[in-house]
Amino acid sequence: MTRRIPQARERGIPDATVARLPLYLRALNGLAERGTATVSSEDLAVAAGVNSAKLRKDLSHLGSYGTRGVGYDVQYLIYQISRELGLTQDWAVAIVGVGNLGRALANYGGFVSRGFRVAGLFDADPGVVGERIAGLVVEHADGLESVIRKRGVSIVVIATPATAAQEVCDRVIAAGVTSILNFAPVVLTVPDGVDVRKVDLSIELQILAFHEQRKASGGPMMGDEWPDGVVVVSERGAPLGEASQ
Amino acid sequence: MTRRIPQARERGIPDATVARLPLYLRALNGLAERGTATVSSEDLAVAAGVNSAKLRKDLSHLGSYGTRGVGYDVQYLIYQISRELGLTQDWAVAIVGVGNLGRALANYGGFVSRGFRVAGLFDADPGVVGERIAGLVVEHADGLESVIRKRGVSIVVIATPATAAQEVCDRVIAAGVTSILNFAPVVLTVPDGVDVRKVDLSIELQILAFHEQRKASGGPMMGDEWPDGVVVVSERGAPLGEASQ
DNA sequence: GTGCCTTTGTGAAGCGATGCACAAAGTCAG
DNA sequence: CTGACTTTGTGCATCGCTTCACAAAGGCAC
Repeated sequence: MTRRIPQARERGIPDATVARLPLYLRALNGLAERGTATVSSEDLAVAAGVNSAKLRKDLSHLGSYGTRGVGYDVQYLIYQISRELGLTQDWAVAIVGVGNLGRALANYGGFVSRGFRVAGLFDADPGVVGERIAGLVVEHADGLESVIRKRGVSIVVIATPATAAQEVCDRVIAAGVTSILNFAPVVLTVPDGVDVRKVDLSIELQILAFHEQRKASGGPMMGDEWPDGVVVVSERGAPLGEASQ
Repeated sequence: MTRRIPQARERGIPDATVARLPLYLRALNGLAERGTATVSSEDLAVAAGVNSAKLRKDLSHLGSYGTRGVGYDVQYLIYQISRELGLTQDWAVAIVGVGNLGRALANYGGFVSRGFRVAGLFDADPGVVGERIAGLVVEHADGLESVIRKRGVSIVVIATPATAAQEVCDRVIAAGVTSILNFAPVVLTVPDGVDVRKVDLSIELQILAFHEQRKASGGPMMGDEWPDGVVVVSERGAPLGEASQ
């Protein structure tokens, strides 16, 4: 008989909590740099911009790492959160699509220091293939599958035009990838078990515009009628920086 | 006595709904391009990657724009959502910080076609000031306030290193800006009435790493002990592309 | 005009996240 | 060792969003 050891950190951390852990980690790193040894939930919450009760509840999902009357040991908590997020190991990342955005991503220094390593750059344009960016040579997208397998890539960043995104997505999934960060302005269709996160500048701006309009005028123009001469410009999809070069 | 006319579109659209409207808009534009005249909530929901009941409830917050038994008129719905999001007017956007990311953003073609117009590029580095990017000359950050006022900038994109972000934020708010899109990896402190939206590559990757780890091994290594030789690398904050040049 | 068929708009239940408030647990001074 | 003080961890009420399920509304064929 196998006795089940009831772990403090029972499986199933809420998504909302997971999304905030990187925030806490960043705040903790800032504190560590300034030499702070321990921090209360209240202070850490302020630094991370959240409610202190929420922070404590979030951390309680990882385990009981605080000391009552004192707070949390900064270094220890950094380690525990890093471990929970999987940052104590190395993740090989491939970037597909080397337009303006792909280049910016490839040059992103924050990658390396966080357990993420750019293991490949890919593009379908022969004019770009062979170019050297951030120490890597851009490879042709044909080799995607074999390189993913060979170099153990587990996270793929899609920075292609919208038209190519789904195909790239399908191919990398077929090659075994189950984590995708998508910058192309399309809704990717993926099988169960594959995680897709989306970053979309256009959507963020539109959300801001909505609120800005509310603040400025108390809402959009009243009345539901069509004004004359309305022309709705269609959105041709290319992510950040691919469109206008 | 002023009779209150009960508008179908009563103030207060849920945030979750607002965040999805751009998605619907994109799907509708795709349909319009293919010449589709009307669409059912079911079909549109599939195209946008959401549940059809959710879509109907979202749209019902804008008004009663569907026809039972038929669906929604594509063009009409495009117009209504655009109006609600404030895309029927022109928004002047300033980009502060012209590193790799700032350049990619400036070159982003999707801006113009959606009612967003880049009205200024700013940087504190004299080596960058004067450079011509996407048809605009980079201006020195000293002129931020006056340019914001003069050109009626209402949305500011912060793409500076983390260390400069809060100062830029304070200054543009003082100049009257109330909508900010922040790419710097810091929690910005702003007064009430100011909207900040955050885009953070590093956080997205960390969330993916968390799920990837779960899928791969059933969780982080068991046990809570500190392994020997743990070195936690601190995160020096620079957004996308500023760090490594 | 009548009746069938499709699809919307929404009441209501369900679910997860938030934030308050406090008991439990630990520190520290004397 | 004792007692005052600090701060965590969490039960609980609440809130907002999601999803189901269906009555109401409109189109269309005959």
